Amino acid sequence: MDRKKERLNEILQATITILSKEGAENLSMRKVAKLANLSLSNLQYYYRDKDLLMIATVKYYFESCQDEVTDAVNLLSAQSTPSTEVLLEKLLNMLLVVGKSSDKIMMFQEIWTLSSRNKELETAVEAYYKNYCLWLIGLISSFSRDPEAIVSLLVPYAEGYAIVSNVLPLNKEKIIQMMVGLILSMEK
Amino acid sequence: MDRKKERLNEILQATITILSKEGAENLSMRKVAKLANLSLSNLQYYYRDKDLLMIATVKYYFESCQDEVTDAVNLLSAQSTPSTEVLLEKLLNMLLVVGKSSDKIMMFQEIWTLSSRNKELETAVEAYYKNYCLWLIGLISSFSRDPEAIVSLLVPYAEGYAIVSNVLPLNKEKIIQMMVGLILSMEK
DNA sequence: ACCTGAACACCGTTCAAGT
DNA sequence: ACCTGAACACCGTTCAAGT
Repeated sequence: MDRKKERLNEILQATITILSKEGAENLSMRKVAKLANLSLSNLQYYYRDKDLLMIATVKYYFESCQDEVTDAVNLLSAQSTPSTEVLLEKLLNMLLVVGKSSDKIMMFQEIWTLSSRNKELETAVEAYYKNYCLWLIGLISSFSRDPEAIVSLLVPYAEGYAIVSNVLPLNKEKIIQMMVGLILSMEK
Repeated sequence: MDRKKERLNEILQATITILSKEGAENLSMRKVAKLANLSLSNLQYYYRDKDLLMIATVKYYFESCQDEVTDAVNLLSAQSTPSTEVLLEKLLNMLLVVGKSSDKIMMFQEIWTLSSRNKELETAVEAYYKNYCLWLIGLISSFSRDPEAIVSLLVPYAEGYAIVSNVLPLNKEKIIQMMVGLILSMEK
């Protein structure tokens, strides 16, 4: 039974590797099988078809992302409680990732697209984001009266920023400045 | 030569139809050829490979989107110049589209993902968004001192909203209220 | 329960050939 | 310039069979 868990992990890791390097379009059951050292048919014994493999992979991937968010949030709150302004700046610097720079953004891109065609994936993606919002609300409630409004501003903004950051008239520094100003103005 | 233009349009329309209904993952050269009434090899005469077909399709699709944006903006500015607040509300209602509701969002989703793997598509996407930002700056400059800041806020927000709208703690109405308040506060 | 290999219909791309 | 059809390697899925 431990061996089986290992096998499954190997398969999901192999899938993530191919997905982030080559995209969903170039991912095949045969490639995954090869990278994970199984025969095609044996891979299909564990995951009956490609859809099921994708669903399992996305869930597995999200779990690791959850851990990362938790760590980052803990790191932020652990720091010797700076001013609200400094904390907001750090948070924004964390959230506003320039698109295409990281494997992570590539993975999310692939996952979004896949989820728009698959109901079960869509549910998994929504569950992840809802949890992510809750984390943020918890963090922000330490300094704000209306964390839900701030989260409703920050989360979509960060997602969109990853996509269109390189066409915006303002650079990242100025944008963070603006966003901090806006959020602080909400508290009055 | 007119006949050729027609042929190309048929091909690109067929590609858009399949792309928005079934996704890039289920789009094949053979399906496009069938829907556009050509043989596979003849389709490949017009578009040597799938990549070139996708690039041409995205450019063609963006042109029609440009026209739509232009029309919408004209419609907004034509209306008997209301207060800044009302105009902002209308603009936000236009920009904040709930994800998965429209073929358009599905198309953009597919295009984003494809463009992250293809340099030429990426360039086309950037050109489209840059132009889109310019339109918005033009519109917003009629009532704001700092249209570039507002565009840098609105454009990413609208893109991200299409993705995560259904997990946000605030509903659309409250979000629009919040965004209008924020933008108005920028003018002081 | 875990694993194999052959077979099927489909895919993108190449190529030699026709008009 | 426009179009055809065969061939190639690859794909997801099914299935009958082994341990």
